[in-house]
Amino acid sequence: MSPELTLTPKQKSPNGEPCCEPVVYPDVERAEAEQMARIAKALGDPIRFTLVDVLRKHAGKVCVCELVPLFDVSQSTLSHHLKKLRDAGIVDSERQGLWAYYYVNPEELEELSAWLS
Amino acid sequence: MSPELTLTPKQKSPNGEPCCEPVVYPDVERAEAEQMARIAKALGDPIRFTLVDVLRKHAGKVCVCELVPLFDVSQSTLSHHLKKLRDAGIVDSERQGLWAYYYVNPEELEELSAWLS
DNA sequence: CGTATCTATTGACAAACGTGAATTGAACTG
DNA sequence: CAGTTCAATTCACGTTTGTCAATAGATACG
Repeated sequence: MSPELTLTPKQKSPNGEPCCEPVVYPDVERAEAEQMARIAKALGDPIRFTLVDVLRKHAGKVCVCELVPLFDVSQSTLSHHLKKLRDAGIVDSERQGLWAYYYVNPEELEELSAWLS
Repeated sequence: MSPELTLTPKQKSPNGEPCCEPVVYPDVERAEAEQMARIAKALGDPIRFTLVDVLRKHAGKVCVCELVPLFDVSQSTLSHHLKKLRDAGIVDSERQGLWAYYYVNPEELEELSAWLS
């Protein structure tokens, strides 16, 4: 997604005097950083964060019809947020007749959780 | 920031038949969710995520002149990202003469880390 | 003093985002 | 079949975001 993440080595100051300790570079690889940033970005909205919190705390799968009345946004807006969470892989859904049930895919959050610890 | 997070209780289906288990509501409070979403949002960019990774892994404070050459973006763009991280409280900075040194404020990441575990 | 160096800020712009109204699609009900 | 209900999609909108070029501030060095 971003060629901006190429990690070029540090070049010395023009006058030869370094401003600080020698070299610093990131531990996370570029692809990994992009993946984790994608997860973080999906969590970076209060409604989406709360949605994930609800789904995580609730053991089973939760009907969308349960989720909509929890927020003061339209049904289409909530559907849009659920789609973003699905696209990020944080949640999955399953249709049963007329209703749709959502649940957390715990694996996607684990990598970020590990990085934060 | 968002009146959309008011948590209204579930209303039953019009026909009287509930589509699923009774009531679900988030464990995180509204203000807490907004704060954590703010942190996640600040981490939700590959460059900012990598910046935090670099600063976290490095014990001391890191000069901006060390950070700029790590990414293929302009100096002003990197400064902009550092400002966003500062605004979120994730990092702090300190000027020493001509140079600016950045370092992680570990407390701000702890709440999110705890939530993820 | 004037000049060079490092960082932050401003201005501009395209792209992405969050939102709601309206519509569509699918599936159950009578 | 016609009507109803739930969820997803489309369209339109104002706002925010990421980016760079250019400029401004601050500090060091002659």
